[in-house]
Amino acid sequence: MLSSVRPAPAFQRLPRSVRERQIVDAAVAVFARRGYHATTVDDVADAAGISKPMVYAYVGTKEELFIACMRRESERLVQAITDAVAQGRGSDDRLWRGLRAFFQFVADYRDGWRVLYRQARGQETFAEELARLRTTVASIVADMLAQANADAKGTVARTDIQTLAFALVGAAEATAEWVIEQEQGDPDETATRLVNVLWVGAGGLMRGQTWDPSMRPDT
Amino acid sequence: MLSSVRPAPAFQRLPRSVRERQIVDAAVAVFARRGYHATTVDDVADAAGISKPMVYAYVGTKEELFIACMRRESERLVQAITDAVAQGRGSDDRLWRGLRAFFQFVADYRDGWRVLYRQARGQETFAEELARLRTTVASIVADMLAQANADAKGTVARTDIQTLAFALVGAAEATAEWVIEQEQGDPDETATRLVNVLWVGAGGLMRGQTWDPSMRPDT
Amino acid sequence: MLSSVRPAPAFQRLPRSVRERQIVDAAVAVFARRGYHATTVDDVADAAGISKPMVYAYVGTKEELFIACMRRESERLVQAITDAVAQGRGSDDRLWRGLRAFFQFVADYRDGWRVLYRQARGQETFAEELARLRTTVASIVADMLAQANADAKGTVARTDIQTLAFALVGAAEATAEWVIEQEQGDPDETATRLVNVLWVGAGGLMRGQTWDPSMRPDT
Amino acid sequence: MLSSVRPAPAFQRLPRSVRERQIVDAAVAVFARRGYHATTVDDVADAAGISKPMVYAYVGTKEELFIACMRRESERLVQAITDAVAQGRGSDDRLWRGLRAFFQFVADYRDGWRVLYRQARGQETFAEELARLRTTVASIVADMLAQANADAKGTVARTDIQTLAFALVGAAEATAEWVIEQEQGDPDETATRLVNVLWVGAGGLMRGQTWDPSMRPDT
DNA sequence: TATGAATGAGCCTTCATTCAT
DNA sequence: AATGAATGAAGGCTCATTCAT
Repeated sequence: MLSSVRPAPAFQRLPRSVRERQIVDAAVAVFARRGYHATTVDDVADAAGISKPMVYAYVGTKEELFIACMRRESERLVQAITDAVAQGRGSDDRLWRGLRAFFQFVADYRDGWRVLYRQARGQETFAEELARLRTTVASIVADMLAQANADAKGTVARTDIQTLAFALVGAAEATAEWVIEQEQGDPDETATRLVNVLWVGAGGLMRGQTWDPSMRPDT
Repeated sequence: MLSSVRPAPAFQRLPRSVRERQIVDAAVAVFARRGYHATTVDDVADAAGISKPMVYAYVGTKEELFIACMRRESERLVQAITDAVAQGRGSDDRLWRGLRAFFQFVADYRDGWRVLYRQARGQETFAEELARLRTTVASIVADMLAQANADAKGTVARTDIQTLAFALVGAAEATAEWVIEQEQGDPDETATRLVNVLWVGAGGLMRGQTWDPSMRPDT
Repeated sequence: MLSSVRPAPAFQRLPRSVRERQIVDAAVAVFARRGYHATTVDDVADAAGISKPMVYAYVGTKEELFIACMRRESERLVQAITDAVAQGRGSDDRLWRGLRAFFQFVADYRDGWRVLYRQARGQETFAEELARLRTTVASIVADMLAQANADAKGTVARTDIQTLAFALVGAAEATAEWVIEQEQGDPDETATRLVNVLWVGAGGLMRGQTWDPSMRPDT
Repeated sequence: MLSSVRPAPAFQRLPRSVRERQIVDAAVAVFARRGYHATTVDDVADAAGISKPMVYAYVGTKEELFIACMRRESERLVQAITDAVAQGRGSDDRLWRGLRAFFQFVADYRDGWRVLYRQARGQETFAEELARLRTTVASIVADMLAQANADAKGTVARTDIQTLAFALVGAAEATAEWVIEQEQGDPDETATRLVNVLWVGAGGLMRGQTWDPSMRPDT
């Protein structure tokens, strides 16, 4: 009758909010590593240290689980960028800060980034949710560019600015991937590099022109 | 008239290469529409108008089939870009021609593009194959940029050029998506727009500078 | 005022019998609406306004719960019929009263009827329990018929009477269903109709013979 | 390399129609024994000696499988009754033949009967399909009764006849169950018994009246 | 060569049931 | 007494893949 012979059942009783976070954390990690389809709901449950039914009880379907992941990471990303941009003075500074925050996010939450960037595409199901994110980010960028244009009394057309914004987002995404693969990359430096091209242009760069953070308004 | 006694067999006896092409054609179309996982080998067989075992006999596993698709479309794309670049004079012209060829490809072989861009990512399995493509394209771009740098006796570092190349590829990809979604987009115009940013920089643009095809060496 | 310091507990402390009744009431309703298998223990708990473990504490397993439902409704039904029959004078009157009580029960406790008639069949598990009910009812009927036979100094064999009783029960059940579906049906009338056939026979009916309640002994 | 060491794989290659029949046969048996819900698609596959996917390939969903069973057995039953009735002369003869065919069916295809009678009820899903059957059978009966009524220049109302038909069907069903349980019962005899009650009425029976097959028109 | 027939393996999802509080 | 939290166990369905013809 020695009740201690068998270890007490590991019935972890945790409040709802904590578990929910645990699950999404685990899911992001697993989805990032294995990909959406290769990931089993069981995998996620295991990673979260709970049983499968709990995943369903807390987050719902596999699809809903993935969307929860996307949403959380999107919010983090958008928040980070928004906050960073808000602290900038002058268009180029804001742009630089935004890009730096972006690369910082990619470095800090690599898994989240992978979920958003690699997984969400390709699964037609999540197109809508993803489009929302991309549009949000592109809008932030477009606003900055428009402001810069106005500041410089420039003449770039609104549609051109939008195209440009999407292109910039694409460039940033690709750079992020590249940076991850190379396992190098200080966010500051990477951001500077991109702003350089964008602001001065390759032509200028080659003629020896450069832009660097010290050129921002109040530095 | 003897030969008409037995009706021609219901199936087509076709040489290997033709069948293979048939199958890959069908596969690209189906993968593009439905996505890798949602696509059944049966779907592909049906689309190709043959029976499932044939798919296995000619191309192999579903995974191999997808890789075959990727490879063929990659080759097409790389070929198109390479050819276009070869005809250019001067760095900016070559860049512009390359981009134009790229956007042309996206417009002409939308399915192929979708397979490469949306499907191949996300399936961790194909990462390697995909990386190869991106690296190839980025190299072409990097070479052009390096040449331009040399021509201009510029001082841009080799690594910076590589980063820049990847960024440009990313920008082009994003622009392609954007253009597809907007259902607008003459390849010429799109290419010009991108070269503009790249060459002159946003800063320059806003100061009224521009670049256009007529500025190329021998136009 | 001390007692008001701690708010009353959110749950109702109720005596066992009341709770049990609550639960079975809810269960009958839910089983009738959704069917045995489609019904979740959670559904029942919700309908009863309590938590799931209570169901297990008070009534036990889902299976036991269903049996409890069957039993209660059976008892109600048998009681109703028994009481009705007891008040009759003469065989035909007793038969008529019994049938009327039966149709009345179906009208009044439609859910209970559905549980007994539609759900209990089909689930092999409850066959035994159900057989008990049918046998009980059939016996009552058989007794009445035997009495009638004796009264009339008839010569109908005992086995024939039993078969007849079962047939009558089946006829009543089918008629009940029919009546429910047609959403018509005064129990009095329906009972009369059935007694008519049973007593006079179709042959007689067609020759213009009839039976009606006024023909009972002491009306 | 003795290829006969391991028994040849039991890959039974059979034409579609045969397999389909095999499957439905097996399904009827299993559904009858275990009940709809307790039956696994795997159970059916095992019983049919094939693998589960075949069941899906040939018949579809579990639900569709059950419906297929219902339909086949319904058709058999209706056919049997219809044929039997067609050979009769005079209302009572036709009725008697119909009932006899019915009890014969129950005896011959006990499983089919169980599927139709016990399983189909209770599963709300199959209500529609089942209603169709019951209505068909009831109509046949009603037509016979109407004819009898006309022949006898009777005055029984049309609605009464319908109710009567349903009651008779119910009586037959219940009798069938009873007969099955008692493991007795020659169809001829059972049919005779029922016709007796129906034609002569219990009252008449007790007064010594009877009906028997020899009383039919051309016997 | 070409295919209809067949299957092993696995994943999502749902519940009845029980612990720990 | 009462419940929110947790899980073992299963079942339906699909699909990539292969055999036998």
